[in-house]
Amino acid sequence: MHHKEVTIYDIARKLDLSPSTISRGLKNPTSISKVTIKRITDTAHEMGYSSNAFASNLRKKRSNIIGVIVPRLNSAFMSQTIAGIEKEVSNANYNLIISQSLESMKKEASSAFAMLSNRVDGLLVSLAYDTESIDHFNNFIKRGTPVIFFDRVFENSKYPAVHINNYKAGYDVTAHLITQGCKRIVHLTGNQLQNVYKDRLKGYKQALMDYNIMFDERLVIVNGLAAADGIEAAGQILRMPQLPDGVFAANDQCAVSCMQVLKKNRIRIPDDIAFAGFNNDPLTCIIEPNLTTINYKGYEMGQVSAKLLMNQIYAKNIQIADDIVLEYELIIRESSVRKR
Amino acid sequence: MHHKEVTIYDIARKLDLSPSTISRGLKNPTSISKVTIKRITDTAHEMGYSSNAFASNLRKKRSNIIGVIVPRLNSAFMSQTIAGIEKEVSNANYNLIISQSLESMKKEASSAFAMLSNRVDGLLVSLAYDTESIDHFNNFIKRGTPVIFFDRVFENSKYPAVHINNYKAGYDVTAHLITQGCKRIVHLTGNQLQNVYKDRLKGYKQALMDYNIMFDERLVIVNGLAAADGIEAAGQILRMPQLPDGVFAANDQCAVSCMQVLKKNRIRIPDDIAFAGFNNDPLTCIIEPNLTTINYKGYEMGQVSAKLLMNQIYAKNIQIADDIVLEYELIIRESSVRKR
DNA sequence: CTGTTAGCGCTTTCAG
DNA sequence: CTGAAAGCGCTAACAG
Repeated sequence: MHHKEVTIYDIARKLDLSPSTISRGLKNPTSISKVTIKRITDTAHEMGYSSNAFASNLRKKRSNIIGVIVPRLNSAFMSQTIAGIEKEVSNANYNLIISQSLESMKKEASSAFAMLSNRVDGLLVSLAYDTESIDHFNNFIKRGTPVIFFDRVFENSKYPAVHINNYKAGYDVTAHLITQGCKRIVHLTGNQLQNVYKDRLKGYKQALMDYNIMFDERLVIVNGLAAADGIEAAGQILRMPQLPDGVFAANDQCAVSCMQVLKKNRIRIPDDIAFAGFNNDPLTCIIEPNLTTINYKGYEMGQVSAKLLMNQIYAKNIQIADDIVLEYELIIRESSVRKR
Repeated sequence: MHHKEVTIYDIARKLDLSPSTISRGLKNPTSISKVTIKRITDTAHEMGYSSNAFASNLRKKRSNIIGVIVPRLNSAFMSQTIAGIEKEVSNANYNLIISQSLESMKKEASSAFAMLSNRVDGLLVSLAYDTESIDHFNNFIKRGTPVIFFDRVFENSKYPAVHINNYKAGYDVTAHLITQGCKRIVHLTGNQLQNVYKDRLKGYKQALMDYNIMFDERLVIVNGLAAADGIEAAGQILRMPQLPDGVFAANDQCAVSCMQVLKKNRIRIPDDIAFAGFNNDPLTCIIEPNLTTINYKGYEMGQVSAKLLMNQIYAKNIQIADDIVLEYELIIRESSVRKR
């Protein structure tokens, strides 16, 4: 039961016009008489015509498709970002091909390969957990297809990137905890291959230094930052010979699950241990006490990245664009505010 | 700087073979000598060849692309679903085009149009808030492209659907609240155009009836089910001449924000008012007391829908497939458990 | 196991 | 304002 395609030739025959006229009438309504246009669109509609994007793309050598590769689709932050991207992209009449690397560089590379075959007009990437080389994007550059990183970016790459100043944010959070009286601050963080976690740690260290607090390596806990890791970290904290008086977690999920365990163990927050997270996940306003965090504007990051990409596509040649550094916001809530 | 495409012709010339041999060597390594295959793939690689999906698709009349249209990308449930879909689809070597209707039927239709032009091999749809007709999918049927609804489905349509039994789930939740001693149960629900909310309400009503509780229209609050709506609903509840002793919200987000306001107003949960939500959002385990809810397996729903779709694609003709009804699970937590 | 050939449906010069 | 003709890159008969 192969459906017979209705093509512009069919319309042309019916209207006794040439295919080129039909093509113009459908896509480029200048330099065609109003009357003809009307006849064409009407007939197209009534014949059930649907333009074939492959044929058009093949001929035009562009796809109107933007590719997106992210580590995971099912995180609060990423779904915000994707929503922002989709909004911008669809406004500009582009389509979106999305795939997730599941935190594996290998799958990231194979997704990139698929995107290349689909001749995306541009690519938006947030890197996988274990990505240590970005050679799998070289082919895009070779063909002149812009690639932009966002959030999880690659350091010193020639690709433009959209991100926040994680160093400064890490600094701000730590300094805030210190001014609340914390002296022994645990830092829960993730894979140090990734700029986002590495920079936050740097900021943490610098703040300690500026406030004359000795950096203690044993207070840095590196894990996967998932809910389960937060629970595990709570155990580690409880077993410490001397309890810390503050925790700065590199994401909210982990902070929240850690807090829950500590609370069950009669640790008072913020009095015994003050807490701060990162991302402004909806969870932060549910947990009691509400969690101090960094408002990381995912939706906006998506929009900004998409806009930048489309500018590059429009410019037709890859700009050595500067990185875009987005604003963030330290949101101070009860989990870190101590009465003096 | 137009990059010159490397085509199979270029490879053919270099290797003194025919284009068809190259094509076969690259895609269909049967009936080609091992040696030739190796030469072909090596040369392709070294010349920086990337197969052109448009050309291939145009010729083959299939795209290896699955389209997905959902109301919003940025919800915990949807991001789970999408992740499940992506997983299955990419396992089967399909690509994913995604767009969001932003709860508007108009945008849903225009997305469908774009998907049609891109000749997706199949379409997965969760309907927008105000979708009251699904004629915009007719063209897919006409061309023999399978369309499957999930979660927010259209009643009595000829399209197969993947969903849970919302009626029964609504019934179970309500019955549970009743057995905990609730007699005046508020139901927070959404647009009654949508099967998911309509059916949950039906289940609620039936449970009341079965337990000889009079249905009271004033206890049904219809709103957008967002966090803000939960806050608003809490206000309405507090202003009721007689306080209810139970709340069944059709989603967790709304339940949680409603609970928060009530708690601030010194309502004890579950003793004054018992609570139940819907979806098993991560929030449910953070709010205190933890929220009783229906575990709605988004990831699994995505996987199942994708598999069903790919089966239909594979079968090459649209099956009058039966709907798939997924299991759900009533998760009873403290918010609804009263000590006797 | 390999080659020849035709054509998928569209756009875009170029020429009226 | 409209038409003729060529070709984007690939695959699938068909023929050896």
